[in-house]
Amino acid sequence: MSDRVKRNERRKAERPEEILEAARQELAENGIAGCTFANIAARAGISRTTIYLYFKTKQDVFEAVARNMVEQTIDAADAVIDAYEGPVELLFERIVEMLYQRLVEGYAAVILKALVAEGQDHPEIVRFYHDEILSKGSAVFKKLLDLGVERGEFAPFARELDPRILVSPAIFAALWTLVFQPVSKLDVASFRRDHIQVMMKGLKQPPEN
Amino acid sequence: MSDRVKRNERRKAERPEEILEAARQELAENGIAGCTFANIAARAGISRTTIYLYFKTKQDVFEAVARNMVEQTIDAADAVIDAYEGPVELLFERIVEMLYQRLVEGYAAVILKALVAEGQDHPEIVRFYHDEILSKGSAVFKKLLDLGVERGEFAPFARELDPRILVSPAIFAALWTLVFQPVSKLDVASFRRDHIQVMMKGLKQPPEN
DNA sequence: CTGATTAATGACACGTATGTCATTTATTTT
DNA sequence: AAAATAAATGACATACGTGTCATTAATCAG
Repeated sequence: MSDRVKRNERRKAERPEEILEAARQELAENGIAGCTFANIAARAGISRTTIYLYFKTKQDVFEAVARNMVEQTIDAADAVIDAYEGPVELLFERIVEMLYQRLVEGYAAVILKALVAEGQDHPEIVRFYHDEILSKGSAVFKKLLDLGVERGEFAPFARELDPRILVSPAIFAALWTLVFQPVSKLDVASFRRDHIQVMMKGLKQPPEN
Repeated sequence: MSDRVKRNERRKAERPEEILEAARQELAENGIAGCTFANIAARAGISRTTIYLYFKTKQDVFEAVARNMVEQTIDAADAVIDAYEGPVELLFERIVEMLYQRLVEGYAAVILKALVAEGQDHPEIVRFYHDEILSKGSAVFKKLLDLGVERGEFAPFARELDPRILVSPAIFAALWTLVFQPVSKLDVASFRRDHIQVMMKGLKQPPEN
C-alpha cells in the first residue's frame, strides 16, 4: 500500500470538485435519500465536517452539482446547432440523439429525478433550473421548428407548437429508465427511433400534389 | 362547538380509509418529505401510533394509497374504450383528454412523483405499478394503434410503434406542473391540443392520390 | 528549528422520524 | 352496573441527519 492517500491531507484547491463529484456519484447510485453528507464524505475520503468548510449548506451542494452538470449539456447542444448547415430534419434527429445520450444514457437524469422529488423543498433550485436550463432548451427546439417551417420542411402549424412536446418522450424515457430499470428494461435505441419517426411525420409538410 | 368530534372515538371500520385519505392529501400538499406519520395522524385527527394498528409500516400506507388511486383510473379508461364505437381518431382524443384530467388536473401525478422520488427504496411498489398499472395502460394504447391501422385511419407503421410515445407528453405535463407550477404555469389545455395534433398527424394514413 | 496559520477532525447539541409497549379509556358483553 | 375487550394513546427507545465548535495536526514563514 505504498500509494495510499495520506490521512488529513490538505487540499484546499481540489476539495470542492472532489466533493461535488462524490455527491454526483452518490446521487446517481443511492438516490436523494442516500445522498447525505456522511455518505458524500465517506466516498470522497474525507470527514463529514470538512464539507462545511467549502459549502455552507446541503442545498449549496445540490445547486452546485446541478449547475455543473447542466452547463456542459447546454453548451454542447448550442455548438451542434450553430455548426450545422444541412436539412432541418437531420438536425432534429441529431439533437434528439444528443438529448437521449445525455439524459438517458448519461447521468443528467439524476438531476431531473432530484427536481421531481425534492423540488418542492428547494424553490431556488427549481427557479434556477427553469430559467437557466429549460428555457434555453425550449428556445433551441423553438428555433428548430421555425427553421423547419421557413425552409418548407415542416408544416406551418409547427410554428405555433409548444416545443416541449418534441422532447417529452426523451424525458419519459429517462424517468422510465431511472424508475423501472430493475423491473423491465427500456430498449432506448428502439424507443428513440419511434420518437423521431412519429415526431418527424407529425411535423413534416405533406408532399404537394 | 357542539359538532366537535369526540376524542378517542373508536372507529375501527372507518379508520383505514380516513388514514389513506389523509396520507393522500398530505402527499399532494406537502410532498413526500412532509408525508410523515405525525402529519398524517394530525390531519386525520388521531394519534400517531393509532396508524400502527392498521398499517404495519409506512410502506404499507404508500402502497395502499397507490393501489386505491390507480384502480379508479384504469377502470374508467377501460369503460370508455369498450363503450366507444366511433372513429379511432376521436377515441384517441377522448382517451388522451381523460389522461390529462386524471394525471395533470387530478392528483394522480402525486403517485408518479413518489415513484420517481422514492422508487429506488421500494422495489415492490415499483413492480406493482409496472405490472398492474403501466402494462395495462400500454395495452390500451396498443389496442388503439392496432384498431387505427385496421380501419385504415393510421399508417401501417403505427402497429410497430411503442405506445408509450403517445402518452409521453401527458406525463411530461404532469411532472412539469408538479415541479414548475410556482415558477411558470403550464397552459394545459393548449399543451394538450398540441399533443393531440402532432400525434394524430404523425399517425394518420396520408391521403391517397 | 520554532512558531504561526488554518485545513481537518471528532465530540457535542439539537431536531426529527420510526416503531414498541404499558397504560388509559371507550365500547361491548353479561 | 360490573367486568371484559380492544381501540386509542403517551412515554420510551432507537436511529439518523444537520450544523457548531473546540481541538488536533499538516503546512508554511521566519
